[in-house]
Amino acid sequence: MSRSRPTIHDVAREARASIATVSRALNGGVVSAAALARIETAVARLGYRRNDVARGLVTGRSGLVGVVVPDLMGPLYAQMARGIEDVLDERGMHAMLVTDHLEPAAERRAIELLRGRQVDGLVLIGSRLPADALRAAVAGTPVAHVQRDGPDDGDPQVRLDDAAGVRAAVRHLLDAGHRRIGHIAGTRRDGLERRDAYLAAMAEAGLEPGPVEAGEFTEEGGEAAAERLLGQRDVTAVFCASDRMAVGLLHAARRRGLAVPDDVSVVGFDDLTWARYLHPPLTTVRQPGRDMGRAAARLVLESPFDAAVPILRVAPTLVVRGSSGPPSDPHVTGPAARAGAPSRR
Amino acid sequence: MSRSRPTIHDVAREARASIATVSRALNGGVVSAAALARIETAVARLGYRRNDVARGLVTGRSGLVGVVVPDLMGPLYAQMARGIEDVLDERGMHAMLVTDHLEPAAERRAIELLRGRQVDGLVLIGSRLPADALRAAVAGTPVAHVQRDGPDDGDPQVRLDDAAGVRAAVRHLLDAGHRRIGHIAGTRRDGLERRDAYLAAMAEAGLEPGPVEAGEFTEEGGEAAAERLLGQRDVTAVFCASDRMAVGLLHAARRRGLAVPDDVSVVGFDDLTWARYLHPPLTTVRQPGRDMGRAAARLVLESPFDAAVPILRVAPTLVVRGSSGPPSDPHVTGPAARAGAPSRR
DNA sequence: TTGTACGCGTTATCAC
DNA sequence: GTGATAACGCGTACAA
Repeated sequence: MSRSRPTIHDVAREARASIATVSRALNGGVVSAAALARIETAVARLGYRRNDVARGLVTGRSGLVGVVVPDLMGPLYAQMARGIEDVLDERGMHAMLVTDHLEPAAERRAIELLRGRQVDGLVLIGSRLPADALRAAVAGTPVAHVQRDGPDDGDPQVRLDDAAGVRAAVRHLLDAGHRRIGHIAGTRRDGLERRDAYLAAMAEAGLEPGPVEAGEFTEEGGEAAAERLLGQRDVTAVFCASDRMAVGLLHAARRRGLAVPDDVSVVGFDDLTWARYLHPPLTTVRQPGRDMGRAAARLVLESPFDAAVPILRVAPTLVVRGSSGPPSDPHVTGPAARAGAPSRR
Repeated sequence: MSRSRPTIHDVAREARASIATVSRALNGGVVSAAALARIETAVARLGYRRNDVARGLVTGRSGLVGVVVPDLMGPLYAQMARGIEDVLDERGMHAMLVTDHLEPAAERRAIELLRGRQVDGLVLIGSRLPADALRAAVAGTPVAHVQRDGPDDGDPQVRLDDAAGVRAAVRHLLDAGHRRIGHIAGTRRDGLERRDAYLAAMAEAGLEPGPVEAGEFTEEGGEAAAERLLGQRDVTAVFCASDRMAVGLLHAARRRGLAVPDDVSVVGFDDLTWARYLHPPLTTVRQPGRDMGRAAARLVLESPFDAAVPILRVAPTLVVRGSSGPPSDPHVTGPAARAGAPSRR
């Protein structure tokens, strides 16, 4: 009874047609109405389902784009994956996700696996592979990066406009009246870019940069950095390179009896899903993960056409919530004192 | 220059061997050392990579198990996916994830897609498909469920021991001295099971069940239910069917000026990654997502062998943190008053 | 130990 | 409009 899965041959026999006709019928080719009807009933009766593996073998395309993502646990990566799905869906394609848990070796294996499956393209999120290793691994398969952690080569890439986000965050703090603003920096590429942007923003405002402490992109990393930072005098606000670090900072502040935002304002980065549910709700820079995923998917699928859009910057938006406010003892008398900073547009 | 991908033929020619020999060499068959060496260098020179699609066509297996997951955003689902990966890795297999965003229609499409890719098995997380629709959709492919939302049929399944988790949570509250314990219930299957377990646990302690309010499994759902619940007098503790709902409750409590845990103790369910970073850190029932994923993966792969393990219960653990404590104005004088409740083991 | 030849399920190219 | 039939890239009898 448990015959193996019906093939196109079975359908052909059942419908008294040739496999060629069945194939045409299934793919919207020219078929007589009578034949089409017979084939459709045969398909229904047999429960036939096309074998996409065999199909892929002959067409040379799989309808799959491989996505290698650091891990599934982060809401941001999930959003990016969702964005990729969005545009793939429109084209009747699908994503195949593989995780690399931030290990370059695993990333290589992931790419190998995906290429073995004949994916039509590759979206690499936060890739750490050096340019040459990457080029060898993908060997011709179209690639698009999202927030690449390694150095750039010519591959198309979508990145957050980290600098713009940082500027918005720092300006928000300046506008509130803060003058002594610390920074908790991340050690990955985007963390460093954010740190540099922070330094630039402070310089632009004619201010000394506040203390900067670096750490892992985690709650613990943020907490450890915060311990070192909060010891410093005068700091009335801290800008963190990620929400997870900001959570660590919140903890450290609470332990020291510092009220947020009254004693110290906190601004994060990413706007992870739970940022709004913290206490106080976190002011942060929202990273539009889904949009970034969408953009990346479009880049892979269209990379042959326009060869010259290597890097696409998407704009973040500042989300002001309860963790930031005016300093309780401002060193200057208020926002009015902040002249000279050029107002955009 | 950009010749298409090298095939096994190319390797054979380059190594002056037949494709059969190359195939054997690649799959660990018996090959002379000399031939093996030539083949290996040829593979390296050409950058040959086996075409798993073609391979799957002839072997009849794909080395893939399809996983359909409600969404990627939830840390719990991510943990389950990770668990599945764990056991697949050991066997040199891989997971192919597809999301259904909680829509049964999308779930069906996801299963179709996966079956078209010749997956060797299917792990369905939180499936809502009716038994017959499911049976038709999978059509012979081995299936294992995780926390199935629809009714059971004979398919192997791993579920949390929801009742045990609820019992632990309620006992924790009883031990702390609470007598009037409310419940915020979820409307999905596991939500209802938890509600029933809550009612049973209260009855077992000889207590009237407290007020019960149901809502969506979200922060908003929890908040709305909490608004209704916190109006009731005497409630000194609330057990929530999920952490997300507990967050809503925390918000509602704060808005009403209720201190947690002093005015009201809160216990959640799931132990999502950020539960410990809430303020106060959330006491909750940890759902071992990764273990559940592992168990499910083993079930799919071994389902032909032991046909009679349809439902596997995994035990949750209570994680006590800051959101629960003794009532400020207990109706009884303390834990000592709680006699009669049987102590486990 | 090695090579030949067939088949896996499908699409595409022809004739008809 | 329809039906043979040759690929697609690989595994695996079977023969050598």
